[in-house]
Amino acid sequence: MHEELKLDNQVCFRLYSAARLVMQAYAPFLGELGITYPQYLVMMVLWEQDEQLVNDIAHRLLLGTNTVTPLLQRMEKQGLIERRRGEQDKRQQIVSLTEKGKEMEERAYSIIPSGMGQRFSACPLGKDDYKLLARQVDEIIETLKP
Amino acid sequence: MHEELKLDNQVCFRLYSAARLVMQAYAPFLGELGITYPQYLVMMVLWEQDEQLVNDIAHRLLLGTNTVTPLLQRMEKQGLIERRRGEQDKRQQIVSLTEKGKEMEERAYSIIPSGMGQRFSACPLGKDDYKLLARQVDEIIETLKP
DNA sequence: TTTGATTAAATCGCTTGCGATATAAAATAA
DNA sequence: TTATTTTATATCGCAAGCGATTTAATCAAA
Repeated sequence: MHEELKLDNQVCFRLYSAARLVMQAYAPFLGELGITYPQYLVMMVLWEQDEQLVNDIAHRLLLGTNTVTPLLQRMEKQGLIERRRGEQDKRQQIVSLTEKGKEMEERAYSIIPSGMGQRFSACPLGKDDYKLLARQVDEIIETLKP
Repeated sequence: MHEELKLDNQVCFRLYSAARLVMQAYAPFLGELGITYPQYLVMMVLWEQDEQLVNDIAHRLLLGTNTVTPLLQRMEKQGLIERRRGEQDKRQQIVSLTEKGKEMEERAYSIIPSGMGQRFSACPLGKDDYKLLARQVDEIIETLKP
């Protein structure tokens, strides 16, 4: 049995599991808002800066347009965003928040941070731990970013 | 703009991105073996201990049987594993490696660790960093594990 | 022993994620 | 200008993930 092939020695399996579990922890709160975690990511991108191109959003989330386009289509159907073609460059889709989408920010703010705080209250990691963790994971992301 | 809703302050987004990027980094090497990353996880579970139930595998990977069953069905079609009903308890499916599945371990050992080592050579994290990272991510997993 | 609850897997429907390809507009070259 | 290449999105097909439900076997209780 090769040590390198043991599940317990895999950083990737940890990241994969943790990412799924945190998304699952978000689910009930996002459910109140009627959105999924990837949709929440898109909303955060647009709350930071409204009116962005599909490519901008995809780049920010390290996703491809082949993932983001259908995501945006579903969000448009739900009335959270609108898309319109660029005027100078008709290839571009300009994605913007609807009123419903803008209003969701306050609701998200009142639900998510406190809810997730509760959920993480049992976690022994402190603020500095999270900062360090963030820096280290950022190194991995930077190393592998396309 | 609420600080708590900024993408850059989200540990979860980091984990989510890092997990996807590491899986993408695995892809070309796993492609040589003809398997995907989740299939690789199942193989690692079975290389550690052959003859396990669907539930055991699902539990080890923190997945549900609704995810694992179709995964195993695809792997069975590829001839990597076999499934047979338990003799005492006919509800159980006993999952075991085929010869092809067993032989893949050596090939994986010769391809994956070196290949991923290359891929990570540009990452400034050292062994101790990975250990610490692993411990911290484990805390998150333990906190949220169902 | 018959009934009701529990358990192990499987199935269904839907959203993601992604490689590969297509489409159409814009930019560049000839 | 016409042809070629590049760019921005979109589409397609398939593998995951997962909540909800189903099926079938086992267990527990009456």
